[in-house]
Amino acid sequence: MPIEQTPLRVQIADMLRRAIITGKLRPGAVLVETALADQMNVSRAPIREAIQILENDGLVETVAYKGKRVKPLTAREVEETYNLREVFEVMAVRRILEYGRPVDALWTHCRAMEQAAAEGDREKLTAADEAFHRTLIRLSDHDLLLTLWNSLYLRIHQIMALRNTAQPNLVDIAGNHPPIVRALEAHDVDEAVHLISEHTRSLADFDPASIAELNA
Amino acid sequence: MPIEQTPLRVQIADMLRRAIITGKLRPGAVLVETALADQMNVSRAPIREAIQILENDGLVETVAYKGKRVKPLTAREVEETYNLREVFEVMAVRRILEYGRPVDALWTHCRAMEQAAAEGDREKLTAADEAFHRTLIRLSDHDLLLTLWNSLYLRIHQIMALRNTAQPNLVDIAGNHPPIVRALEAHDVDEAVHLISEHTRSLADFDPASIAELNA
DNA sequence: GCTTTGTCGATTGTCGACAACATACAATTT
DNA sequence: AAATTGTATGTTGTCGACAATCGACAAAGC
Repeated sequence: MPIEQTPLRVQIADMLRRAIITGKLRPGAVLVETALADQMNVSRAPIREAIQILENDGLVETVAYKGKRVKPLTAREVEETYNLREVFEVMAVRRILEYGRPVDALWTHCRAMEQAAAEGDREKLTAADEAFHRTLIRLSDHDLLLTLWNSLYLRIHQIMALRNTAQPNLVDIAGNHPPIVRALEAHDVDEAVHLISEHTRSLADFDPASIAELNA
Repeated sequence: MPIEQTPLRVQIADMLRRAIITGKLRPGAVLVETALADQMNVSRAPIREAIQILENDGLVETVAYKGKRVKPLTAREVEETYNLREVFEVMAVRRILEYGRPVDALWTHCRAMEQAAAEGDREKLTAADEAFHRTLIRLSDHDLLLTLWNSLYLRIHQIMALRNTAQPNLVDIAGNHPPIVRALEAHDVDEAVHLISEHTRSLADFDPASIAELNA
């Protein structure tokens, strides 16, 4: 069994990415290579490459010779992100039904959500929710779609961490998913598309003030 | 008026990208940093960063400590690429009609295609075709969609350069587009979606042999 | 003969130092 | 006082050198 052997840039990118999508590094926060290099006891090279990875994730932006910062989130970007997510998930649903893919795997995540809701564990429910939707995309058997969805979901993760709107009831969230699976099992395209559409849209509400950049 | 001042990595990335999407660097071709650095008279740093940019474009892949190469194209990837392109363009058409965006700009590219077809200039027609579709996406007023479409179209450009199937008649290609614009002007959603769907699908045929990796 | 071990060449990964650039602010000039 | 110029500082951009890793092949031991 080979031992884990990841380049520094990947480890650093993972660290920074987590900090961004959990809201610890807020939009607008500046990333200074030398400071990060000192802080992590590595040279600037892997830091630069890590930041470039995050740039490709769309989480960081660079201005030549001026600086790098966590990409500010505009209301428009948030809207477009959820918008595309809906299109992606609808596409997945259509493909799943078109190719008659089994959807049993989704029930596992539904049960996990119900359990998390019963325990009042929001974090666990969020994780199960993400797993449910990622599985939905996976079942559509479209690698490129999965890649783009993953990239998109990074930003969604970030948005969810930043918004301060009243979060919906845990039980409600958990309850939203089983009907989708049932519609899939019934091969009801219109109903499944309608439900997944409604579902993703219901998540798209947010408070513009909460995503305003705080740091210069 | 400020003069253009682009970092080396961007210039290098542009050069390599062009070489890849025009087929001069075929899938499977290995990219050696030191060799490229010598060849371009720069150090390895900007070469590395340029390659990382191409990696984000999905045109190059890296295996740690082993090498970097132009990403091999599988039949599946080609299919998924065209598949997503269709979804993107359908989405754009729906948005254009939903928000009642003017589509005059599309006629310009239609005329350019007709002229190119009359002149028998395939390159010019291809450029006009790309402009037509990019304009279509632009008109849908969705920045994120445009970004993803651009990224996707890089691969489409590459695929078109590599495939050796008999290319359709120039006049036919030019003739395919005006009906789409007319359907948009008539606000006929179903017809417009149907036409754009058909159109993108008709481009998706390819010869698997032509995209096989030639270099080790 | 087969396995194991060592060595070699090629490539990427990382490092520290220096150069280029942009901004802000002080100094100078008018 | 206003405009211009110079300068200082902080940041990214680029460089050359060294370290780590991989794959393959040769060498040694059983």
